[in-house]
Amino acid sequence: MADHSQSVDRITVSASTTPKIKDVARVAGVSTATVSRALSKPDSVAANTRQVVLDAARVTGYRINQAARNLRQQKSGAVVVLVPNLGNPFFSQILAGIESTLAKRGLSVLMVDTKQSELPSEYLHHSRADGIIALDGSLPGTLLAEIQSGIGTPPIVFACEWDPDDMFPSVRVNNRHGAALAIEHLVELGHRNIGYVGGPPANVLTGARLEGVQRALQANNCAVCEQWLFQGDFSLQSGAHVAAQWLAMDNRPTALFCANDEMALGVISHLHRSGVNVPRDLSIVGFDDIDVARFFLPPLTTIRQPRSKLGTESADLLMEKLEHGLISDSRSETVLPVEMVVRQSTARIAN
Amino acid sequence: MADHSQSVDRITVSASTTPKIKDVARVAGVSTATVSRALSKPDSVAANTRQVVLDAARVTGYRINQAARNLRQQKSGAVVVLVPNLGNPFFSQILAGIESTLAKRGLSVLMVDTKQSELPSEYLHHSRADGIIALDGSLPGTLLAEIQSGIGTPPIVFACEWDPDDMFPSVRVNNRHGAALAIEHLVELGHRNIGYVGGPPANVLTGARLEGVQRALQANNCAVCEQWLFQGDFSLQSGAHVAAQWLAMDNRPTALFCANDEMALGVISHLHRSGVNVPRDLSIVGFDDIDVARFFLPPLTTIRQPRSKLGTESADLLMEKLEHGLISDSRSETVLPVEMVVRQSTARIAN
DNA sequence: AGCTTACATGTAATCGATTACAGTGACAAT
DNA sequence: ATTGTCACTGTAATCGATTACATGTAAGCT
Repeated sequence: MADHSQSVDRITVSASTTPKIKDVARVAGVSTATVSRALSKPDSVAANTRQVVLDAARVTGYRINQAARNLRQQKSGAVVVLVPNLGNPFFSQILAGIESTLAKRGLSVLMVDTKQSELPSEYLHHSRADGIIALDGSLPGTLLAEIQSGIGTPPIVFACEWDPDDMFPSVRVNNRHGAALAIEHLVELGHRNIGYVGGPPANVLTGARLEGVQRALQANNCAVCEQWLFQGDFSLQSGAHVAAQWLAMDNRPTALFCANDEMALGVISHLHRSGVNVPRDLSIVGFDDIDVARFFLPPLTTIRQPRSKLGTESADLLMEKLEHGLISDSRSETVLPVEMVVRQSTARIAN
Repeated sequence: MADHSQSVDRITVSASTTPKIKDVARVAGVSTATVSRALSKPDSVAANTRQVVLDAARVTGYRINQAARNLRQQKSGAVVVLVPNLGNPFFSQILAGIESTLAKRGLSVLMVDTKQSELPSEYLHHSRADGIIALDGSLPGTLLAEIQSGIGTPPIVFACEWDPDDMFPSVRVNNRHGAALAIEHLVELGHRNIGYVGGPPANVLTGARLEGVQRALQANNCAVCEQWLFQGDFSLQSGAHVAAQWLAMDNRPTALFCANDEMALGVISHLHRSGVNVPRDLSIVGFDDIDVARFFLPPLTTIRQPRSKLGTESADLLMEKLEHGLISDSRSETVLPVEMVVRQSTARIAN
């Protein structure tokens, strides 16, 4: 009887369907429970059994069915990353940091573009994601409220940006300090008429950096001229647009601090075509230190943000939450240092 | 009896656990089958029943358990995207294109960095991914063999790059043609000593573009000088490194075609610091037309690649495969057009 | 020997949806 | 009145793993 069923099994195993744990069990001559244990908790089975199972898994070409595991274990093995704009290269290093950290722990990365896709609210279920990393500080309030209610919703961690009410754990840099460094650098070079090019007004980074600018200007007894507060959208184009505005002004600032590098490059580029030389005629400081900054002409003076680290740290923070259920207070708002990188887009003020 | 169980139900529903389809069924007073149908095939239930179910789903705050659905339906609702280097901004537009297209169809995007993560072979199972989009032409042969065997493995589509044997469907640009355009442009400007800066030698793009270069040079009776074939790695740094080599040469080419924009910018940047002016002393053509190309100083002459379209088309191609099981021959190798963008990093040869 | 303990393994329940199949009632055709 | 059809809905099997619990067995101890 046993022999007969075995010969039948041989045939079953070689069928064209993908092998299940049952097939492995049959080939190994053990129960499915043992196979499961041998594969996921190797120490809990005898050494020789383990070997037999591993061999059986190999010959059958067994691969686990994630959906079944996920259903049983009530988790998804995935983390959703909410990116404001996937097309924006600024995020790529952060994403790389997140991916590498999560991959090490066997978690996969679900990428969602919050500007393109309508409602990522389907992702707010433990069967979809074990956790969320948001690079977008402008998520719909309803979404955040739902996450906070915390029933069945995965925990969230912000990276780079943060939520308006600042209620969730986050990893970011000291934006005010970075902005202040930029202003102080310009003041040291003799500038007193300093403008600021922000991103979208609603953006938290725009605001935080503006605060830093205003404080530093006041601390140095510089005027804070409303007219010199430009509005961009973090794009190269918007930088060029600001440059055009600057050209059209009567009383121009002698230096500009841009809330990101791309806008800074846009400004320089546009001005150059109009015969205005940076840094001779205008000093420019950026923010981020993207790759191209040090290769630009002139190389860009900027505030360096550790992008890769923002990614790895936020992923680590989320892992802590996932594994320990809680995040230690000391880490729940991680602030990474920025660094002033002086290059050649800033110069001592003329005459 | 029925009354009693109902009052118990009220309590059950308000318990802290996340609501299941069973809870919705109870509240709506129908079976779970009807709830399932009302939610996913609305036409198959009576209008009023549907309404009752929808209301019940709303009040209970029901959200579907994807793992359960995936297990039953034998699919994952996700597509894996294999990126050679997530940190490389070149891919961001392509990724955005992929994401937006897939999101429209309700598919989610699993991002994997093939350089960082060891074995994405766990992803080769229908329970993990319904399909694969590879931006990396250098995947391990074993992996490709497995995908081709096609038992239980999701279908794959290449974008931008392609596999060495070119056996899988792909979306790409006409790289040889693009390279030829670059060379012809330089020849028209009077250049006859033209160099080529490639990426990693094993890369398919490096090879394809080199072919285009060689053919075009021959067609124009230009020497193909071994010494003028530089090797980079697609990074800004490697471009700078090539510039240093160029500076050290005895017989320099008067123009360089770089296999991507970043290397081109690296070359220009490094040369500028050494007092060599582009385009006066050397003409440079790039490839890709990344965002910063037109803002660089000088603005970069380059071959534009429709990056976003590469993403959307490859996603569409995969969807066709997923929905129809096959890909029409006409699409299985989609070639998108490139476009010559003449800016100011190229000039008529001196004297 | 008899008893306890620890370890290895098997049996069967379980996760939460989908869906094949069966059943019901209304209505039209005969 | 009988039968067939159609539109809905319910019952229960199913997807493929994990794991609580039961069982068996050998070693250790008195």
